[in-house]
Amino acid sequence: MRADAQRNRALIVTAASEAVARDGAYASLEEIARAAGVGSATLHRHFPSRWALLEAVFHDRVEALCARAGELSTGPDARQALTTWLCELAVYSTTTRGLVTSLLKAPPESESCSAMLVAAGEPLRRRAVEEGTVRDDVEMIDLVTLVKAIALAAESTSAAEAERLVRLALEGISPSRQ
Amino acid sequence: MRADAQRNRALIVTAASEAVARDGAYASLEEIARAAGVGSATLHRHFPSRWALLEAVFHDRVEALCARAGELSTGPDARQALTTWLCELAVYSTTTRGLVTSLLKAPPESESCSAMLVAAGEPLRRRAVEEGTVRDDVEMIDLVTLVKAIALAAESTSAAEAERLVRLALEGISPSRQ
DNA sequence: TTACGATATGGGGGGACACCCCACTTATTC
DNA sequence: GAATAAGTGGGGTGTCCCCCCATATCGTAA
Repeated sequence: MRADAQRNRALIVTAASEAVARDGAYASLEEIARAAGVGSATLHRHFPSRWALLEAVFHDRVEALCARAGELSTGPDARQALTTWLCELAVYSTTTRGLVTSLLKAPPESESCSAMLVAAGEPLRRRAVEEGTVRDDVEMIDLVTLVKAIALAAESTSAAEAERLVRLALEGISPSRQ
Repeated sequence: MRADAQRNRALIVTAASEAVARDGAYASLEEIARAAGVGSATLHRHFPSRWALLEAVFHDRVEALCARAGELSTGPDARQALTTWLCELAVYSTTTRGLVTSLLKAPPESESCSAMLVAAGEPLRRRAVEEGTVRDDVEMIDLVTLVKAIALAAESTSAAEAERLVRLALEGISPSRQ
């Protein structure tokens, strides 16, 4: 890729990052192009769709979340580690404007960010299943979907509320065993 | 209200119902107005916002769901009744295009449809808590929010998937007691 | 039945948006 | 430094939401 194209791409992603943080996942693409100092055609050439742009915006942060799963996979309590990671995912998703929307509303063929999260969480799930504290018919993609769904529903309320709902969903609504 | 205004209102709601079923909650308002045979200004006078229109479109169906909660509240197994109703809510929300979006994305001040659902489900929850099969710190609004969230996440997949996730969230991820 | 005031209507315009075409500019390579 | 391939952005098109206001229609009281 030519040097100027690379530079413009970076400018666009930076501008998009700010715009999405301010206005959410449906921020105006033209405004992003203006802020980046490029024409709207350039933006559309680099990113054929809004989701392609959002994926570039959030790629690094999703990678950080995946790394966090790696850190948590060495503790003693596997169930605890899984719960912690899912809650952190929920809180982070709720407080980072546009992230959940871009994860959930992206067209199914390009779910690379979601796929990364599922792959990163899988070791946590497997350890917990082996430990016997998580049902073996629970798939990682179910858990990530649940968390994304809750984060989206709670995006307008608070992160604490999102965490509450995630814990509720993980524990179920039955009274705890005596 | 004048008779012609009433007639136009009904025409708009009917056209909107069809358009939303076909194109989702963000169907073009102008197209709805065209299909109804009225000017776009008339549509906007009757329904100042998209959400006001969607509320009118889904009002009857939400009422039907609430009535269903009433039916279920007389069976012997309260926990089962609650689970059944929430699953039906999830399936119906998933298969009725635009319903979940209109429930979740509507501005918080006009949550009348959501409020109806919470109020309708509350007796089911209370019976199950009294029966001892549901934790007493679980609020109905949490359950409805969970179901709405799952339905939104599963809107693009299948209703069966939505039901699976609802059951998973209600039961939790722990292995069942022996 | 008629006439009048209140109400409802919709065409047309403004502003914003996503997306695309194409003449022009720029970086790279030899 | 010239050739060439790649990149660029201004401007055009079609769509959208929303609003203004002259006109048409309704309901009612005489």
